[in-house]
Amino acid sequence: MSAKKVLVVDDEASIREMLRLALEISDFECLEAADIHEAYRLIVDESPDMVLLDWMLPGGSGIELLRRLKKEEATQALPVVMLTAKTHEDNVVQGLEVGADDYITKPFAPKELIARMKAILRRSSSEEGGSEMRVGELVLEIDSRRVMLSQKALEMGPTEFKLLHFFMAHPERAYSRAQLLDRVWGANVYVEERTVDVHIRRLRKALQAGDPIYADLIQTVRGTGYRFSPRDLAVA
Amino acid sequence: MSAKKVLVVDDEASIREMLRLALEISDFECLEAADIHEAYRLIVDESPDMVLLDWMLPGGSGIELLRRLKKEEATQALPVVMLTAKTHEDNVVQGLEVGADDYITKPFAPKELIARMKAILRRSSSEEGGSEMRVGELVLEIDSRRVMLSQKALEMGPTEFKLLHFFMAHPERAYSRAQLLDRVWGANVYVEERTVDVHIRRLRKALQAGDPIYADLIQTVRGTGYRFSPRDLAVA
DNA sequence: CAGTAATGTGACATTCCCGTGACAGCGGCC
DNA sequence: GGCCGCTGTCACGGGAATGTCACATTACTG
Repeated sequence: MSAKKVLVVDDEASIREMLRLALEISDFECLEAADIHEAYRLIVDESPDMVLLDWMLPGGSGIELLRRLKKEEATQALPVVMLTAKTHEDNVVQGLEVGADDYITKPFAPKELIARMKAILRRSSSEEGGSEMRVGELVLEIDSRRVMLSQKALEMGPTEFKLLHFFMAHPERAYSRAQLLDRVWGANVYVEERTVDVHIRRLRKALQAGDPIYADLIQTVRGTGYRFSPRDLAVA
Repeated sequence: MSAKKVLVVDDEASIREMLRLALEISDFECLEAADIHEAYRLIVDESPDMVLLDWMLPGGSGIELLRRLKKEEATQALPVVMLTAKTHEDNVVQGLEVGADDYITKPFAPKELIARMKAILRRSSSEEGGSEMRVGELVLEIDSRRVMLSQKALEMGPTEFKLLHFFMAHPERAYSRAQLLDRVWGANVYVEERTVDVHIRRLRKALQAGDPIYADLIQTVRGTGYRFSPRDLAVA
């Protein structure tokens, strides 16, 4: 496994230095940013594997950057660990709700930080990559953000695309609406669970426009949620 | 989705009581244990979805129980959150290395605890893969929430699925209707005991539709309840 | 073998869950 | 501004799943 790149965002140079030391000892590669704009530039330019983000920053609080990262498609999956001096629990809850993967209060022990970072990286590294996915005649082109069925392009919105992407990456498995919201919409977005139903319907409709049989790929699991099942396609 | 069962392991009754309150407000079902042996018994008998484990316990420290749980196959995937009064960072690292899923220092805010617990449960319920149970040609696919008999899918409702799941996890043992209601329907649910009979019938019917022999897996123990007995399948 | 308690079984009302169409808000684009 | 695509929410309707009952059947008891 190659060294993971970690971006440290904090306005105090001494803390950045301390973190750099701790990270490099543990075989991480370290980037530093003192404010939000520098941080955002480095995220785009250097695509780090993880961000350590201070709560209070000049030029906008850290949570604003967090919101922005979780809002944008390209950076949504990037793990973020919040650092804060505050101990009030509401901040923790707020941070977790916006999508932080973990939360550590200063002063913290480097060893603890490293241990938690590794735990988070272990989880997120199990996600998939690849430029296209295929199920029968159905081809999902990730780069061009298109879905082809028997050479013909299917029309669907961004959410339906993400939904299909997730399903194709995790076939033969039933997901609850809560899980789908979590994995497709993003960590902690607050929308009604029934919204999932509507997008499932739109996705089914899009698939059906290409070939009615392919709409059956998405099955309703009553009392639970939905399932993407290529297995049953072959049978039919 | 049914309420998650949480086991609280702490020797102080006041803390257990506080946690029970916090958990029940958030729709968790709460079990309590004051020591390691009681805790282990409850884990085996009640199979909770998560354990809140105090660091210091009479009769062996909490981390010993944690080691044991992570060592044994059956309990390896069970999420464990460590509770501790100690603030020394080495404890955190040690706990996480042994396999605790999170670590909270007392005093902690109930809101934070609940938020973290939910995050962990979301993860663990969507991470476990490839788990299935098998008895002869009968395969219960947990992830995809399907039941296959000789490659053919069986139709049954959610309750029958849960019932079968429970039976397959606890074979060769007779359960009373009250016990089945408790374990399958969940505690705090009041329904007539005879309701169990009806669902047993529906389950038998579903199995019979696949292969009549498999309906005999579920045996009536007169005066007691029912039993799932793979052993008698081989004989026939 | 009769009597009784326990279980099997079909039917039914109710509740719950899901599919679906409609609609308003929002932001981008010409 | 006006149009348009996308999104999230709602309300309605139909159908599946559930819990309960009444009655049939079975298994023990003496």
